[in-house]
Amino acid sequence: MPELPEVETVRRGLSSEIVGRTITGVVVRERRLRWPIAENFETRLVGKRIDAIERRSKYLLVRLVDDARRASTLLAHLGMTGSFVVHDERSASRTKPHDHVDLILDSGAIVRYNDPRRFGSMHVFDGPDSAQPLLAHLGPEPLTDALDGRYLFDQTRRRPGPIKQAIMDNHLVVGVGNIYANESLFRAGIHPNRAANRISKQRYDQLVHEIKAVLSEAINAGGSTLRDYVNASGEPGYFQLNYFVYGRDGEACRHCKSALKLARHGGRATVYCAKCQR
DNA sequence: ATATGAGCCTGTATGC
DNA sequence: TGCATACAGGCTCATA
Repeated sequence: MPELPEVETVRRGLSSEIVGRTITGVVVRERRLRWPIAENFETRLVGKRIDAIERRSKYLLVRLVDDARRASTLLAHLGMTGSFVVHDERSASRTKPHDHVDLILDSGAIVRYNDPRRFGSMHVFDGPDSAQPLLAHLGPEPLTDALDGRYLFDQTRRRPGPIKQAIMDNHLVVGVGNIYANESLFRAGIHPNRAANRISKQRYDQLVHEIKAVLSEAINAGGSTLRDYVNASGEPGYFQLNYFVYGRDGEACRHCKSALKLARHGGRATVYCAKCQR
């Protein structure tokens, strides 16, 4: 499932293919994504030039301009199973199941959105990002200075709930999905059940350090398989990473060899080492 | 303000 | 072999 590093990898991969290009056609085969694709979606995209592709949280923001230099944005989320793959005319001629949207560019490239579970979304909007309901209430980006130990410490003084759920709360900080929540807590030696308001400033410094480290490492790993991801296989890059805990319940802790435990937070699997994490 | 659970989906893995 | 069921989980919404 695309987490922040995968979305960033997709952004970088798409950038060279689409920035500066004009959208000459849009094909929508399935409108029922997380929210239905708006009726005027195609009209609002055709003829627009792609100025930039940015990322906010796990959203991709494709910045568009029309002939009169009016700005708009294509907002896309990959959900759990979404992917963008760049095709040429020949490879695009055969569609696969769940190929829901095509953006046809003046270069001849076809940017194809595929999403089996349809948890992803696509919107076009004008005006500032802050006016977008989906973007308005997002916490800071994890890889910027806006996230530090002081911030998390200050923001969790009235949160007696488990730290795992706190760092996965998009209002607090974005981009820490289940995989990276598990991994960063293990690396910081913090028990996922520990009350967020009972963690010291020092330990938050450590946790933030690990969050930034695991995300950065995953982006770097994704970068090495960037071409494959965007152009062909649709395989995310992070599969190469060696996880400490994620998906390893029952297996031996890589540090102390005791069996990793499985718990559940808000319906999501949590794997941790009861000995290394306190 | 914070926390919890339901619901959205389909591919894959497991159980009988 | 085939069918049924559980699970995966980011996100929003409704409810407590």
